[in-house]
Amino acid sequence: MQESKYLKGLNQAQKEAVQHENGPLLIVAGAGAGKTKTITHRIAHLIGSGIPPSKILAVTFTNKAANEMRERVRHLLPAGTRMPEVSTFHSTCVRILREFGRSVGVIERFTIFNRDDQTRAVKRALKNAGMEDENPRYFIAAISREKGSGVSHTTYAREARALRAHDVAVVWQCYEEELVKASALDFDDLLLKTLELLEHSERTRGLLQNRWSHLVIDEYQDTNVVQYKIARLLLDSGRNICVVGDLDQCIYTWRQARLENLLGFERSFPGTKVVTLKENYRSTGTITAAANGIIEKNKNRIPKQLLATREVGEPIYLFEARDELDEAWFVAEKVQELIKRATPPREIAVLYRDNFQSRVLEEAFLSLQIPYRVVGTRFFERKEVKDVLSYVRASLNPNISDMERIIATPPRGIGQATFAKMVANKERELSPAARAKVMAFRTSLERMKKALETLPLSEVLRFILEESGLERMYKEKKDREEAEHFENVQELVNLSVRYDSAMPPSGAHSLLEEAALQSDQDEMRDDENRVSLMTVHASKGLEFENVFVTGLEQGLFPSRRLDEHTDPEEERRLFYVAMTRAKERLFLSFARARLRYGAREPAVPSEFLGDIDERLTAWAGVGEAAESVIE
DNA sequence: TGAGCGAATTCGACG
DNA sequence: AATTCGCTCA
Ligand SMILES: Nc1ncnc2c1ncn2[C@@H]1O[C@H](COP(=O)(O)OP(=O)(O)OP(=O)(O)O)[C@@H](O)[C@H]1O
Repeated sequence: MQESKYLKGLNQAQKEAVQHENGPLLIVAGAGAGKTKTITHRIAHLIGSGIPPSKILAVTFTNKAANEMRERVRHLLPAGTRMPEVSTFHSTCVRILREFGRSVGVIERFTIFNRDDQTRAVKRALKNAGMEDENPRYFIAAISREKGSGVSHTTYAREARALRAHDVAVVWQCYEEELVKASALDFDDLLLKTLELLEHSERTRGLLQNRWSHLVIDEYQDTNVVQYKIARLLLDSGRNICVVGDLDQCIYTWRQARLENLLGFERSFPGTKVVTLKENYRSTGTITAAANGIIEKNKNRIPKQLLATREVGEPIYLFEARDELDEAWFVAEKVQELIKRATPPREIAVLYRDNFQSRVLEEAFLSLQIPYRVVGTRFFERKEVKDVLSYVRASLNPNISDMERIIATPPRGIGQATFAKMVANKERELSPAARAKVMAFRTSLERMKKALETLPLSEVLRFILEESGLERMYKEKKDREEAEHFENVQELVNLSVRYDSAMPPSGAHSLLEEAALQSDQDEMRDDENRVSLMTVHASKGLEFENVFVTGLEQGLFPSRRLDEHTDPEEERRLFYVAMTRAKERLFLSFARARLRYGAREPAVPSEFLGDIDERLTAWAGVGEAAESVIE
């Protein structure tokens, strides 16, 4: 066989993986060893050797990682080649369910409940179960945990023994009824129902096995039991499954990720070819050595060392800040310095453990006018964005959940009592004044629906903003916050332009789907050259020349919250992931005090810092006296 | 009905 | 500290 162009730049083991022909393939490797590179080349190679792109399905867990993989594949293939399906497990499942869900009772136009819808539904469930005083979050967590472990509510109810478990079973049952009422699925259902479908319908299973001949799963260490079973059932007799993973990067056990999937792969798929990649090509020798030092402290792991291939590089820079403000300013100033030295902003990432930490960082970046973007799932969770989307959903398909949201936004003189009668179709009982208001609201929705069915999406959104009175509401109030809200709404309109060419109202459905799947709004836009701010979780699978890891304090990173459902060694793996995102420079910072719930609390440096060999580090400063030490 | 106020909650990561 | 919740009262 002639040497494929997709083998260029690969080492021997990587080539072996790319060229492996048929049967299960397992690629195990540490961070930065070229796993993603290898599978993207493998996908391109398969296509190059005649496998139709549509026969290949590549999935991973996060939006970010899926986008990264898709872009890398696109980059490798000749321009104009059809792309294989590269997406998240969840969005693949949505597609499957829309097409075949009927046989497990899922209608084609089902909606997806986001966190907010879910909370509302569980609150209603608690009410129906006569347990209004309970905290919905506990039940959401419990239900989600069970669903992620492949347990359905019937099985759970059957096996619930403990008193608390019995409560959960009752609430869960009511919650399921709420889902059915709304023709909705929650995120966990997307996977669970797909599994049920594949188990239950032989015909669909056959069709789907036939649809894809090659299955590729990245970040396999983070798959849960449901995903594992789905993968098994999607496999046809050719058994062309290729998975890639690193036990040390398993950071989703709190989402029921099972290391056993990776550990037991060879047992599950007899005849597996195993390829191990040992060299780290991403990071400098210093970063690689420090990462090794961190991860080897974990007891429950299979020993493995990253072999550095690159030069030693610069030391790891440490910074001790007075408080979180000081830390943010240090980071922002260093970033500014890097940019002055011709580093493209897109090659800089600032990572943190918890989302709330982004706030101070943003403020510092704003003051220094550094272009940045907060990468995350939060855009579609913003109240003002959800309001507009609720108008869209409610006019397409009137439902309680969305009506509840929009009925008083902006206020229109319809309160609880009127609303209750309105949804119960008891408008006759209303006073004439109230009835007129309800009528006006209904007419408004009708007009929006008309618009949705005829106009390009961005025009529809503009119309909705006007018709609903939202625009006037934002413009009347002029404080900084309202202005920001309005900006976000404008941003949503901008995003929607990309669906303008779709035949109405399918553009609206697409936008709602993107929102429901928590797609990253930045991926929906052209790439921009900005500094990325994101959580460590979101950064998995990505790489940057310069990485800042902030908030390295006991209780924050590692997080103080430990529960019986999470692996205690996971925080360390998370830090390992964070460090290994860096190619050239790694900056680690911590504050001596931090605001917690508005109160200033003293902070102790993270135990992780003490686990890094001092010879690999250099102090970039203490307190406000950051020095310029970058080589 | 909904403005206005005090109380409660937020700060666990993702889809 | 800032935002959201939820209750009271005009
Ligand atoms: N054989 C190689 N020669 C040179 N560079 C390589 C080689 N293999 C991979 N790389 C480079 O190493 C970097 C890391 O690769 P990749 O992102 O595929 O690693 P990974 O194993 O998926 O990492 P992680 O699991 O940490 O996300 C990339 O910049 C890639 O181009």
